[in-house]
Amino acid sequence: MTVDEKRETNRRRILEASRKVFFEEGFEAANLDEVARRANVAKGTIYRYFESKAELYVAVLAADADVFVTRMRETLDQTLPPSEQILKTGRFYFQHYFEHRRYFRIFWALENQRLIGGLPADQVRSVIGVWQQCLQILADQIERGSEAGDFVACDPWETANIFWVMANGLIQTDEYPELRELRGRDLQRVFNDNIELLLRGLRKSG
Amino acid sequence: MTVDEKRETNRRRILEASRKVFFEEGFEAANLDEVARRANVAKGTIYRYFESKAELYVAVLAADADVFVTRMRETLDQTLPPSEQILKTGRFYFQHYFEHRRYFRIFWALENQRLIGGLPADQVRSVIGVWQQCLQILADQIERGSEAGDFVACDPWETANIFWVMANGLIQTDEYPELRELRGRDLQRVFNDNIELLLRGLRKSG
Amino acid sequence: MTVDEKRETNRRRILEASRKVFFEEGFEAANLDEVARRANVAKGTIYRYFESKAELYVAVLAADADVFVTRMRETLDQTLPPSEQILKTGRFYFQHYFEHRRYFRIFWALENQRLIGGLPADQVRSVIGVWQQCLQILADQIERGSEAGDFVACDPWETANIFWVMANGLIQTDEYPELRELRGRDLQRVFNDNIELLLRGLRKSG
Amino acid sequence: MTVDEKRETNRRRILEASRKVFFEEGFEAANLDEVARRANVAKGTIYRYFESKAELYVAVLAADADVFVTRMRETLDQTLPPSEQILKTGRFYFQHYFEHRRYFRIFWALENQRLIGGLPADQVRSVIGVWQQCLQILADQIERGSEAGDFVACDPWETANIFWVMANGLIQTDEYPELRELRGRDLQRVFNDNIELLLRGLRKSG
DNA sequence: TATGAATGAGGATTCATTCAT
DNA sequence: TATGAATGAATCCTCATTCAT
Repeated sequence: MTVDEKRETNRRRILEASRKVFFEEGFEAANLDEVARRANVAKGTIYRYFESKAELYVAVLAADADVFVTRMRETLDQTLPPSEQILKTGRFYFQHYFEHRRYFRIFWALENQRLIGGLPADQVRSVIGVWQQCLQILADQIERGSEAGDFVACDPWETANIFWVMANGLIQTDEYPELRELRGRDLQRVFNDNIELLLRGLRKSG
Repeated sequence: MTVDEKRETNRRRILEASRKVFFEEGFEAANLDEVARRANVAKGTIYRYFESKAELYVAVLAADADVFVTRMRETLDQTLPPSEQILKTGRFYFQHYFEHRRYFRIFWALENQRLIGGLPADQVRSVIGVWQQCLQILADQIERGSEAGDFVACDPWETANIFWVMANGLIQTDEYPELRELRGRDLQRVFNDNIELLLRGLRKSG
Repeated sequence: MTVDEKRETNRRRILEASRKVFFEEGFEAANLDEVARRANVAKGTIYRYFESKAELYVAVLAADADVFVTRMRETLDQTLPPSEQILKTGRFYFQHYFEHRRYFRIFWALENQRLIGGLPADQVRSVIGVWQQCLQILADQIERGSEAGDFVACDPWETANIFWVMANGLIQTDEYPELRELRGRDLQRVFNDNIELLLRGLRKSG
Repeated sequence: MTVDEKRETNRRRILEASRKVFFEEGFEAANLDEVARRANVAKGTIYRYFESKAELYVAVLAADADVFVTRMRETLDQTLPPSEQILKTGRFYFQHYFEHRRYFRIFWALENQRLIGGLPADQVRSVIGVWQQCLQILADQIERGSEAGDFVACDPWETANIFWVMANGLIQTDEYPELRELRGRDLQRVFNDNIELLLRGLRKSG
């Protein structure tokens, strides 16, 4: 293994381990000793790859972003009617959540103001950029639907936000047993019904 | 001022101060020294009112809950058609958020499993109970609409969850400047359009 | 109840309660909140009777001292042969320990140098005084035995110390389950055998 | 100095420092800041060697135990008559106390139930084990004396306890100036006279 | 005199970060 | 470059003592 490969391996192992730890404990409670242990590297080694705990956190958030956006874009099929396209994208999103549950927190993990405030702006921007691209994909479909006369006239970007917020909000509640119990319905079903409901609202009636 | 009044004042001051600190820092990062400083009491005094940081946190979450539910219930007017009723409740919710922005986190603050795990179950339940009551209010209206033939047949509780998740999801994104900027639309407008969109989806067309 | 009687009652209640707490927890770990609770007085009230935790501690130690010495002196019967007298006193000591187990710690509780260093000398002396009087009672009997020709010539005070240390040492080990188990013998029996052994050593043979 | 040597040095320094502090202050009052200061390490370093204050305490207690038992066993000389052997062991014990005065508290330091309750049973047992081995050495000699017809018939283990309690009781009183003054005799002399007295009690007369 | 609310110093423990090897 | 030992600042919580009522 070349030196560069070794570095890449280490970096990935640290990212992987810290993603799990950050996910399980939250930023503050996460412990770099634990990260080092799980990554099978020495604690000091972490600092040869990431400047600080905060930077590591953002790196975790950003790491799968490109992959995710690429995959989401791959769901696009301009031959599909917009509402079917939106359903398809929604299904991808939901399935991706189920398969990568613990890597998913990245989409609502920008909560620690203090943390972000102390980070280089470009790192923050790279995380925000993922949201933006996802929203744009949705907005484009909605706009296409409006132009095709399938959907009522609307602000596509605003409407994309609505879809996005709803999907993430539902998924988020699924993370907490108490809220899951409160919902008392199968997440997949609610997710689908929700998209249907929004689409029915969007479609021109008659 | 009587002793009881003094105690009440202190309790409120501590709750007030800790709400701000918890809000700004999150549970883990919140610092009880800071709470004491802002509440103008000694650190030890906090412990005369709350057993631990965690209990204080839940107290913050629960403090306005009853008031909130009561007010939300006061928006009910059985003479209004269901969809107008839902709009009215939605407006109340949004306005309440604007006026009590920082007391609002209670609705999405059940996140720390470790924290919750260490608390008396009845305290956790009292927080969950607020959600439940709010959802029930919504579900009742939706059911009324379905029975009246205004709305399509649906699972009222599930649909209430959708409204709820949407409202909270939108509000939540408003807390982060980066996400606010990403949205790029006035929150009130998106909120209203969102409810309209859902109602349009719910209503029987034709 | 007169004011003075009330004061006396309170004082006794506080002493009683703190004795238990000091006994169960040790000086450092003892908690005056607990003392106040058990004594059914307010915490502040303790300070109207005792200047500080340390003074309270010494007061506990000294409180039964006079009673104890008086009782021990009452075991004296100059018509008994010295060795029987010593046996009788030993039995009293042992029985008193069994009946007042938790008030007994006073005899080996002068351990906290720092505590004692910070106390008025006369209080310390009053505790020491109890030991002294007890030792003197023993020494007198031993001297009587020597003068009567029953015992070998010896330094009575030194020998009294030996009896004393033995009795207290045995009793002390009984306070700790681990040491009790290690001993593996009935305390009363060891206590008696011990005194017999010492007396046999003291007695002129032949 | 190798890393392992460094670690060993540090460990010893921490043990040394904490022994002094525990000895001077007692478990509760002992302060780990003070320990760190005296050991010339950072406070956090202590926790790299010992899990908690309580574990450190037990480590202090146990540290010299093996050495001590080994040395005590080295005093054994089966060619000596039992009573001389006991005298010799007694002298060793006394001398060892004088030379290692502050490492000696281990023999009567099992006092804090609360502390012990919170410790791994095997650690507690290792401390108890030292007592047991010491007692066994004594008991063996006493049994030998009984079998040789030098001593009266007795329960060797019980008698060993008597010797042991006496020696420790005497030494213990020497730690407190007030009790030393009360005794008013040279400890060494009392110690020797004490053993003689017990041996005289044990020996078959005539 | 009795109360008990308030105080705030004190101390054990954690853990991100540094740095000598 | 990788290590992991050492660091020490940070923070929750306790509790003896004070003092206004």
